[in-house]
Amino acid sequence: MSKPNDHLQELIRGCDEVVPEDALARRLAKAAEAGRPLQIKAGFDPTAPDLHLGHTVLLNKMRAFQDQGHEVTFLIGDFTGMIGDPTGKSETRPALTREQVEDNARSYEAQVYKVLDADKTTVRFNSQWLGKLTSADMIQLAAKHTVARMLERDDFAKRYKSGQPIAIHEFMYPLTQGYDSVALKSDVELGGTDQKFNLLVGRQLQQAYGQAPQIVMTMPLLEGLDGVNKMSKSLGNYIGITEPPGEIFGKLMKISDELMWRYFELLSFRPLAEIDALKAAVAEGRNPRDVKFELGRELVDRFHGLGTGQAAQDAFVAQFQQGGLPDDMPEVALTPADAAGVPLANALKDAGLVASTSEAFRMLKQGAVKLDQHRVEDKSLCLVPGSEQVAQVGKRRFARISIVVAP
RNA sequence: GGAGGGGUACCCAAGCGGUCAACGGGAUCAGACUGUAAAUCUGACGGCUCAGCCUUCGCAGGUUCGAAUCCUGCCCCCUCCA
Repeated sequence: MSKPNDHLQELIRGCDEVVPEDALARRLAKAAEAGRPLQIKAGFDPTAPDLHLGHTVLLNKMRAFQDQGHEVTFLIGDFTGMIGDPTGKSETRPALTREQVEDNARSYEAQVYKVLDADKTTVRFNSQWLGKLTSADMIQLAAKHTVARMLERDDFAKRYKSGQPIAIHEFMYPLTQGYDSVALKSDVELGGTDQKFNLLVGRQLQQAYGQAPQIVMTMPLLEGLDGVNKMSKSLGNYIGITEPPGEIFGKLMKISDELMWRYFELLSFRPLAEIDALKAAVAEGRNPRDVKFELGRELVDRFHGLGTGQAAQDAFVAQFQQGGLPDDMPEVALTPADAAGVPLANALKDAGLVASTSEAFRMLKQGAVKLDQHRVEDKSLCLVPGSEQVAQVGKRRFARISIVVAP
């Protein structure tokens, strides 16, 4: 377990690529010999962060290095952020003010220390050194790289070939990001696979500035809950790290078995050997659901504190396996338009259980609606004034609806 | 600047004067089966005061008893030539 080789295995676990492939072992050995930790760097966008599990893949890797005693720099790319980076195809990003950058940095810290060890993390801003470069410095920096090499980057190559414009300053982004590595004297830079080119530029610049080139480690983009597309907010296939325990646990229960192992590899802190043991157990007949429970507990604990995972699991079992009601649900008080009360379809809509009364009628027709745990199919039903009941649509949508007595 | 192709519901994509709230597939939702897995089966998938009514097929007009389908103008996208 504590053999150097295991340490190395944990560090390259889940990585998409390590460049150069064999350098990490050598660099680790050398550092250990010299009694110094490695400098690990990962850069982040200065825009407002709202992190989901996909983002934590990278953070987990940073954490793995911290756990082995290395020094991690959480670098916020505020320099480019304050200029406004137009790289993303066509939409120009608005420039951020100093104040916004600082707000966002605080927001980052509130979230990332769920994963990172706060005591072992250094947060830095690249404006600190990039802002001090003179025009002459910048030109010198630019002199260290060639246009031909820039055009190796996929999106540059494509745009150049198809006659799409490439602004000169777009070349400055890889250069400045690479210069960050020089400024930090980083041994390892971590990033998503989409960052590979930029990370490699860092290697070249470090060499140009007389430093040993950093090792580049790219992490895959985590698949979302659908198991196909990358996890992203806009696709709605994500689990946000600030979501309530029940949500995180419940969403994890819905993923496929196949995806579960991927999540174990990239999201769990369990040693690989333990995960292999779980796989073996499932192969011999252990219910994969119970293994999924373990994943759920671990992740809920991580984002909500020790013990919350078990509580989430208990609630889940009570609600879905024993058919109970969730502990807390939205409470809605509705005011009827007349003495008859509120028509059920309208009540469901007003309680937010369905998007429209049309949907409510559909759900009723399909037998998806329950009042106080009893299926209701009578669409002309009215909830009478003074009544209170638990309404349910499908398996997951609940609300306690009370009808106000007209004055 | 010239020639052509196209804009249909969340996405892809049929339809080309009535039987179209609009074929089909995907996504999604619900029901059954389960482990809230996968696979499978069934159904739904514009709105509403829901056995009826109202508003949709890029936008605005027009022709017609009747248009997503025909005509006019406008906007946007793509391909080829210069």
